[in-house]
Amino acid sequence: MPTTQDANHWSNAIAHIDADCFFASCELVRRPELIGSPLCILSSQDACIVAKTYDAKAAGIKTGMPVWEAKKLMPQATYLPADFGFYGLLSEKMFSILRRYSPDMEIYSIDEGFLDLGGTRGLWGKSYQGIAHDIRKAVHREVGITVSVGVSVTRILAKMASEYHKPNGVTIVPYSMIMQFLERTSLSDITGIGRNREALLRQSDIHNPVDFINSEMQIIQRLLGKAGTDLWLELHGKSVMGLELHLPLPKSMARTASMGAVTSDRKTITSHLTRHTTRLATALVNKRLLAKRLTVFLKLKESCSVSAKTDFEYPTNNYFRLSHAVQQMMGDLYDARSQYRACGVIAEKISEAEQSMPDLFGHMKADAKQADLLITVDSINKKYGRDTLKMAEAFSPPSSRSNVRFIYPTITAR
DNA sequence: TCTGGGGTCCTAGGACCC
DNA sequence: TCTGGGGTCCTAGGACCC
Repeated sequence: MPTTQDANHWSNAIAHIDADCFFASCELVRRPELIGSPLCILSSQDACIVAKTYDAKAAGIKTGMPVWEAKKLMPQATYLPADFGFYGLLSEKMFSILRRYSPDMEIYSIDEGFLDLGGTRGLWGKSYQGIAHDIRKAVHREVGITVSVGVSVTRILAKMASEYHKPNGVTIVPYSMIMQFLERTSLSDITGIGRNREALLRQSDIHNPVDFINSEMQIIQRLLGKAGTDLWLELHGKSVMGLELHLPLPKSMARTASMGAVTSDRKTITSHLTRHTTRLATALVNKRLLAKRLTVFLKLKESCSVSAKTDFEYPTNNYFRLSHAVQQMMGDLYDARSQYRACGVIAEKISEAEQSMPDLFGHMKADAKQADLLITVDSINKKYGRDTLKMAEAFSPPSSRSNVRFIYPTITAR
């Protein structure tokens, strides 16, 4: 595959670093005895597969697949619940290594990131190929997991390149090799082309990335809008999707889950919502964020949903304020004749707590006090196990050890 | 066999204004 | 009564990603 170092278009290079089956690899770091046998990581309610090793993948297990189906395919595999706290620690370690290779880094997700290598090659006195291998080796040595690295002139090409030699591979696509590279890829390899867009393109006789870039940009614009023209430019080697170098404020934060079985019971639904509201408030407090809007949604059996929203007078992360709004909205939405399968709460219009003006009536002070309460509860739960302390009405997931509850506005202990 | 829980961005269309 | 043109803001929903 293209690995030649050439060309002077090469002054702006973007690297994409992607950990190989990250969650599974993390587990293998602390359970080396499992190395060599297939491993699947389960979602929070042990409902579906969120990650798997390559041998499990080869057996046909896919991310998102229900657990029972995976077990049918591979009864001998090991199935472990996800431990996102642990994965987060290894993730931080990985990014601290990546940052050595460029100050301009974007953390794209827990297991992948971009580096702007423009200008750093001179610094390192190495080819991009050499730098990519250095990164790969350093992460392996210091974190114990393998990553794949792609380097090219745009973000999309770098990401496609890292995917090309997986696992533990390096792929360099200089400007002059873009066409040869794209000839070896398919439409679905393009980040941003999902099932629907692929079908739409095929209807217009665009069947692969080469067809895609050889089409008129106006045609792509008509079919896919701005998303399409951005991809078209990026695949032509023209960088239009820059790196996000500082963490932006989240636009929204959600806590949602299916309820296991379909239910019409108001109390059951309320208990789930209470749990989500607690988790959401805790997340907001921990990240020192406030929300001005709160949305509640109930998903019906027939995969449609109803929702309601509340705008607060001022941004808040006060659990009791949030909870009160949730209760009201629940009252508006709930219909005893309907059957519900999932629910959730979403915080929107998010701002930073530090930057909000303390208001004349001391609301902020009151909010700060209850924030301390949530932080305390959260740290106790981290130390002694999930749901050691929880709101009295809150739903307990099956795996929860909680048997002590607290009544608003107090808290229960185990 | 609809099976998880997060997120983001874009677009069309309605409401409203001059 | 319908006739013009221009603009903004907001929202719901689609599409995609990890």
